[in-house]
Amino acid sequence: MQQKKDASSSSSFARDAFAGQNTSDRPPLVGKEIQRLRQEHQLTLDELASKSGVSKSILSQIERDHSNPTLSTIWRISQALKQPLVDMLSSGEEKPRFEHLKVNQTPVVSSTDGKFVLKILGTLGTVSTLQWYEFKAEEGGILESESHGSGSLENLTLVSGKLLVISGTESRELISGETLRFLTDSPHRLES
Amino acid sequence: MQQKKDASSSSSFARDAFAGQNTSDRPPLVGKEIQRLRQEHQLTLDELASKSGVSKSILSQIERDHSNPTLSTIWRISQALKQPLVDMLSSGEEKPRFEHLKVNQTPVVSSTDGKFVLKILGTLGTVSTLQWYEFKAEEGGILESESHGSGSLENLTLVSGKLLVISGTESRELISGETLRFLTDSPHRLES
DNA sequence: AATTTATGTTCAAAATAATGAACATTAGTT
DNA sequence: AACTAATGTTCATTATTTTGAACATAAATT
Repeated sequence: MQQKKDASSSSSFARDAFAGQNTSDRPPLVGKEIQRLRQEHQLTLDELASKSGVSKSILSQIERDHSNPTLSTIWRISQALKQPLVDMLSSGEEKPRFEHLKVNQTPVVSSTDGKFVLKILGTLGTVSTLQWYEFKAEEGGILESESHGSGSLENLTLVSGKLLVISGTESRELISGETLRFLTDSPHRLES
Repeated sequence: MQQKKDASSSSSFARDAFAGQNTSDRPPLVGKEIQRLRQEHQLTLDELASKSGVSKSILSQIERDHSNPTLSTIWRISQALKQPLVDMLSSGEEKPRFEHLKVNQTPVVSSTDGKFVLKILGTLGTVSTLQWYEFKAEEGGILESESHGSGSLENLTLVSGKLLVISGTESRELISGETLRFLTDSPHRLES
């Protein structure tokens, strides 16, 4: 009684070090994951139905991927199961057990004055667009960055030394061992 | 420093230092984000419609949050815009510009034999369930971990020394500067 | 200004997701 | 085994999403 439509072909994403991005050509199948979570919570279809406000008949169909749920339906289910919505969508993809990035495959970026060295350690393609870096700075080194796009943010852990982080009109001084999360949707700079 | 990132879809979600999780009480509004992405790609509704296979009329409605899109519809749009599906759903939440985690707020976990020290540096609650750690190990230290739940994986960057990672029936030997991503949906161990 | 072109919105019809009730199946009890 | 209770699936109906075409509006050209 229902049809799954194929998506038109689109593609070509930058292949990065960890090219583990979702490359499947159809929408994620959430059924198994929802069923697993429901059973983990020891809920029956009736119970989940009353908790989530979604009828048990459609729950049954969604779990068997016989229906193509609406955003609000998925959201209500995720709420009832106390599960972040995005996690339910990004699960169920095949992953290799190991992905090993060798030393010589690690890209290195240097600042113009040479006082900053930044290594792109890897990217996390499974859940979202996410990269992590190691950088080292000499005393007095300044790293200026453009905006990384709307909604982007940086999570910076300082292993040793001191660092001043400026984003927008605000700034913070970090000492060794501290972690700072800050928006990078506008130009920002690091001063060592 | 050795840094480890762990993307997990396990069900527990202790409120942590960076408690920035989605706590809103209604499904995410994807309209603005989709419109922003479309315009960023310099596409008209017609163009996005033909790229994605979704009719332009419903695109218009979704962008203004006048419709409650189907999972497959959102997915086809995300494909056309080359945007990970989950990013489109988790955007649109207000974020503070800075979140500063001080040294003395950093939880530390030690292994039973004291040869491993693991610091929970922070968690990324914005996109998914994600935490990152620093750990240090003496020669001969062994860290045994239980499964972190289905779908969880660990991203480990070795800053110095050598490390043997065992997950399931496979294992990998890491040297300084290398990064390894591996599944942690079953018991695993690190040997220094 | 008038005309064309491009872009976004609304409309009626078709497709399908969601509902509540009936049905089927399994598990537990007498 | 028969009966009952619990759980999951299918059915008919309703509500809503999605579509393609018509309409409206803004931008560009003559």
